[in-house]
Amino acid sequence: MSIAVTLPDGNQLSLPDGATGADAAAAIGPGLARAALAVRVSHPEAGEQSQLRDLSSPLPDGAQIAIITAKSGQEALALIRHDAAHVLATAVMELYPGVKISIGPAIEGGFYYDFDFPEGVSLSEEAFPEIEARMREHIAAGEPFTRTDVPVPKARERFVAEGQDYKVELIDDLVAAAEPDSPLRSVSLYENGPFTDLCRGPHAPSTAAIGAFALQSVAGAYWRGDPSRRMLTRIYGTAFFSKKDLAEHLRLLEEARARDHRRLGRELGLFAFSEISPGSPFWKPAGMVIFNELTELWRAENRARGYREVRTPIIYDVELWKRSGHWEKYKDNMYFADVDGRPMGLKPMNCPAHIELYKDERHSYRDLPVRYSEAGIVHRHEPSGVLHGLLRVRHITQDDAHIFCTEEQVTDEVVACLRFGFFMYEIFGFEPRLELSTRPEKRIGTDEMWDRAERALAGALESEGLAYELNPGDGAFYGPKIDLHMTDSIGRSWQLGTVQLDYSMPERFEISYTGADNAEHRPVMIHRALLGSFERFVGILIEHYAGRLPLWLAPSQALVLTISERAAAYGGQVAQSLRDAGLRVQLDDRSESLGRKVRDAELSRAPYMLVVGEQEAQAGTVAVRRRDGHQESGVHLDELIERLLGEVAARR
RNA sequence: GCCGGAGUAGCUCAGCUGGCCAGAGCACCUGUCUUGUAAACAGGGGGCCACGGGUUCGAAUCCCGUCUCCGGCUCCA
Repeated sequence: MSIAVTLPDGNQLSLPDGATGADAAAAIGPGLARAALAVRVSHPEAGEQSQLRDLSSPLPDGAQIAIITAKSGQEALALIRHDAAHVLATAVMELYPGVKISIGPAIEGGFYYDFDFPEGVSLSEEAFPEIEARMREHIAAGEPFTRTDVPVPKARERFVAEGQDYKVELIDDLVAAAEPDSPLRSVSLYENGPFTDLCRGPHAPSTAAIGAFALQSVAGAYWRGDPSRRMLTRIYGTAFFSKKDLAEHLRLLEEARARDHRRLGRELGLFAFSEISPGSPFWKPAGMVIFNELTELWRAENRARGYREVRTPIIYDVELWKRSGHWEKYKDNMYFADVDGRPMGLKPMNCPAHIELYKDERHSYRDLPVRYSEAGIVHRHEPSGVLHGLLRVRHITQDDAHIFCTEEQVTDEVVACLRFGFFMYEIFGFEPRLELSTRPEKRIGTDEMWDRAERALAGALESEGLAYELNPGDGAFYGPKIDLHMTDSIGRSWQLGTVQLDYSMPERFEISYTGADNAEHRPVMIHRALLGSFERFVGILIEHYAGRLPLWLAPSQALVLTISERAAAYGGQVAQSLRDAGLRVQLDDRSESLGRKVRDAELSRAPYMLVVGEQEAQAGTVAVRRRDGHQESGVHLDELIERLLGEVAARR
């Protein structure tokens, strides 16, 4: 008996019945046999999805296979990172008797393992060298990973006996999750050296595959992500096939940290934070330039699309929040004040304010859609642990807008919002990720309303041919939403824009418009912010550009650097001419060397340095140095101004 | 909010097994230098050692509490 498998190059390989991935690799060549880590098996004819398996697993007849080696990219890295998680657990169990283990997957960029340490034991990063040393011993020993499939009761018994409660719970949940017609009979255990773990696999043949690793940080994490459950200790690490790759990875992380907007914000004098008002940025003059340029862009583009700008109060009688439903759901995250004995609350949202405006006039169907925009200042008492520079603040300036429209206008309006959003993001070269979030458990409104709203949003996305992720249960309490997400310098995802459909607020506030039939009808409300908040958007911008903002956004667009005191007067004239042309220019006529001035200018990330000495004064020119180091001498002032203005206008 | 870590000059950090007037570099000020594309030289000023309490003859250093920040987790209208 023999089986045949197909290799990635299309060739058939004939193997004895029961042959494994390791046998296949050996049949292809001894080099591959040594390098093989796992095997990818797919069997489309048998209706089987492509699956990564242990090398020791027997291959099915007729399958397509690919041997995974260190050169297989992310897939191979994820494999050894998962291996490394097991080795981490091995070391921790040896060093901390009585520790309970939970789960330890590979994640983007590395791996983690969650532990429950015995009472009174807490782990800090100081323990890493000892744990790493123990891990290295297990890796050097090249301990094989061996898989055993064990009947459920036997596996459960084993973990009960060992006091590994989390593993017992995992087994029980696996049993409960199995389809009734195919109950779970066995689970797989993987053994490496002294350690055995409940694990689906696969793993590399031995711990020796882990070429280089590092433990990175320790953090708390709720068991199963549930804040009502116990908090476990999570150890993060990463692993690579070579020390060189690990070093390169750590270097890139270090570089990313240099782009952190909190650091750049301080270094470039853009904004500050103070203990006196946690979570609320203090914008400095340079940062305010960016904020204002964005505001101008926002205002002009809104106007061009039929939005009318409004401005509403920040403090309201709490009755408003009770009526809107915010009180019920968010009162713990709102700020309140007693005003002459009258309870008032700072707005956490602008929508009820815009509803007040809408209600101040009567509306005909001919007026719709009514589009109000506001750079609305809202306050949300975000939990202390989530504050993060400009990316998560308590004082938020939203680029908010509310559209009141008829049912028939909904799709067109949502599509217009999405196109508007993409238009704005394109200016910065952003490629946002889209998410559609549907009805949450805690919500207001009827199921029919939710059905309609969700269909409308999905329809708009599909009509635009946009790819999106579905986020069930993540919608706002009054309606489903489409969110636009961006990633920061170290890969954390942040929501920027949002388009939310709302049939509930109009109902609660009983707003209406007069239809063609002369009867009163309920409008639909669209809540939307495209940048999200100016604060968060600026934070993402700073990291995206690593502080080197395009000319139109740069707080100082050009610095005039004088070579000596003899050029000071001419330098002043140059600076003034550029300012007269509407550019933001500063003069550096300090008694310092040119080298020093160039260095300081480079560190300030100013796009242009204009060097002037006696030669330039004579000729009426400047020597232009761009922040990328490119130099050009003898540029006439008029030409320079024209060029810079062109660049500003193009928002490059 | 939860777990862990940290708060010393404007910034980055040293000092912290308790005891010499609390230090360095950068920044800042003054003077000299008059500079041709990433750091001239010299001198000087600057600190409720986060805040409150405790232990001690004595606390930046040890203990407790509070606040803030950092890394995660949960949350994010």
